[in-house]
Amino acid sequence: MSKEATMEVLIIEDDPLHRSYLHDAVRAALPECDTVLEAENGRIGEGLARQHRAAHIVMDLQMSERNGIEAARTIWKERPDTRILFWSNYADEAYVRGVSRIVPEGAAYGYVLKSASDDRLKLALRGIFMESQCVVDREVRGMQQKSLGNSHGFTDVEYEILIDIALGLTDRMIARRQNLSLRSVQNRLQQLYEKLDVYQRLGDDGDEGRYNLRSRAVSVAFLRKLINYSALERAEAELNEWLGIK
Amino acid sequence: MSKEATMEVLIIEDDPLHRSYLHDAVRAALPECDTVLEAENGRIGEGLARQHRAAHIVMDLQMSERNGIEAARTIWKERPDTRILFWSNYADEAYVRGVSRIVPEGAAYGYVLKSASDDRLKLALRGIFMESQCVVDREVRGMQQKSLGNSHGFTDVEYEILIDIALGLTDRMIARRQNLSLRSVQNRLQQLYEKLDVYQRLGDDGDEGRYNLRSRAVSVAFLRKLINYSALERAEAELNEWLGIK
DNA sequence: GCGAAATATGCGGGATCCCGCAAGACAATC
DNA sequence: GATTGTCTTGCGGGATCCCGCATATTTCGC
Repeated sequence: MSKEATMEVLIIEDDPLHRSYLHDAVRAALPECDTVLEAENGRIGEGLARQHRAAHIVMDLQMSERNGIEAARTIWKERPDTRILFWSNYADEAYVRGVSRIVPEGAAYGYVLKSASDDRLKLALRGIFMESQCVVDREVRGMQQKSLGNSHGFTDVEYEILIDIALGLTDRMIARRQNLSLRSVQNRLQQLYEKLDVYQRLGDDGDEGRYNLRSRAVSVAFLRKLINYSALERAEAELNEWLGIK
Repeated sequence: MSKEATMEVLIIEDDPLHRSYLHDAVRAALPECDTVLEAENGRIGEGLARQHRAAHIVMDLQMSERNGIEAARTIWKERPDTRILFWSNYADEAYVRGVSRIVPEGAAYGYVLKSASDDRLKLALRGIFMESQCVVDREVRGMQQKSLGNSHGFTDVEYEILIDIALGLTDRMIARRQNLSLRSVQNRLQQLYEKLDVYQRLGDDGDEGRYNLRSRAVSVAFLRKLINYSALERAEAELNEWLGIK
């Protein structure tokens, strides 16, 4: 084994076409890479990462068997210095937030959209794997700021309660889960409704367009991509875990 | 123009890789096809279909600008004999049901998963475009039967009320929309809760796992892929239209 | 330390939701 | 026609949700 330039890259990606495209891109961008592993979903990817002690991973977020965020979380839990490039179709706030929540202190990672050019992808590959940089696409970055800066975005508490009502919990249950009084939960809910611009227009004549605030909030959160299927899936798993512990 | 074998195929697909793969597949499967048009989202696809009077279309369902079901609906509304092959990643009940709802009487169409083999895709292309057959993948077919046969599936009324609570409407509003009494709406809701296996387990000790049935129903419907983002998006559009008319 | 602002909690009432009970409407079957 | 089954509607009550008002607690800047 020559001391210079030996490197292994693991690709975790649902779609065969995208997988082979990624494979080519990795080969082209990283001549020092001598082996490329491929996994077709998160579960298999986790296994391969563990088995090969993979240090360089590029993965999709939206996968059927086990989505990218779950896989990344367990991988990072075992080896926090793993470098991961997320290569996704979308910059939904749910994804961006999900990633931000799990990236370990000081880890090198990236978030590049599939719609990005070849060059952007290759630059990101080199930046993260060779230079330990963090490379985040502009579109994603914009979402991140809107998400964290609470100008128009949502604080973590608001987000958590949003998840809880999306899961269908009662106020009382949420209170217990978040260690709050019932009234506080309701307070936060109102806060949330306001930010989501959800309100019952009890029209002057008494029966204008009228929503169930709780359900409506979940609805617009979905439409605004604040939450999506995979976020819900993860939240459901966490809830069940908590219910088990309790 | 020779009287034999002149044919135009329109491809509507988000992803460049998939688009070019489709292009190749069409060329290979249909030598009688002399022109292939490409559109990168539903909106553009609709325009091209209208402009070229496209009779043969293959399209993705999940697209950003305007999803496949919406596009297909307007296309079929203008020319119901258009032959459309849906080529999708998923067989979510929401998609399958959405397609079944819009396919015109006696139209030739197909539903093939992206995970299918080259041969399956090519067979479907020839079957639909040349032989006017309906070609539906086995996995999708299974979903369709489960959906229509009410063994474990949902009737249309149940599905409609599910959509309505997913949109966040109140009982009263739903009643008005469906032309029902308030009590009937609540009846159907209970029917829905039962089928979704959603119930408040007011545990023996009084405070066991407890859900808000309405929100929880939406939640599990999402997790079971009875509804998904694009279904919600469509429903929201229809709701706004109705609100405008009213 | 000390106000100010944000957040958490309690109380209470009106609206909505969940649902058992029962009576009428309609269709299908015998 | 009688019966059975499904669907609809009304009534009523208990639980939950939505939210205004008031008080405590925490957080932050100075």
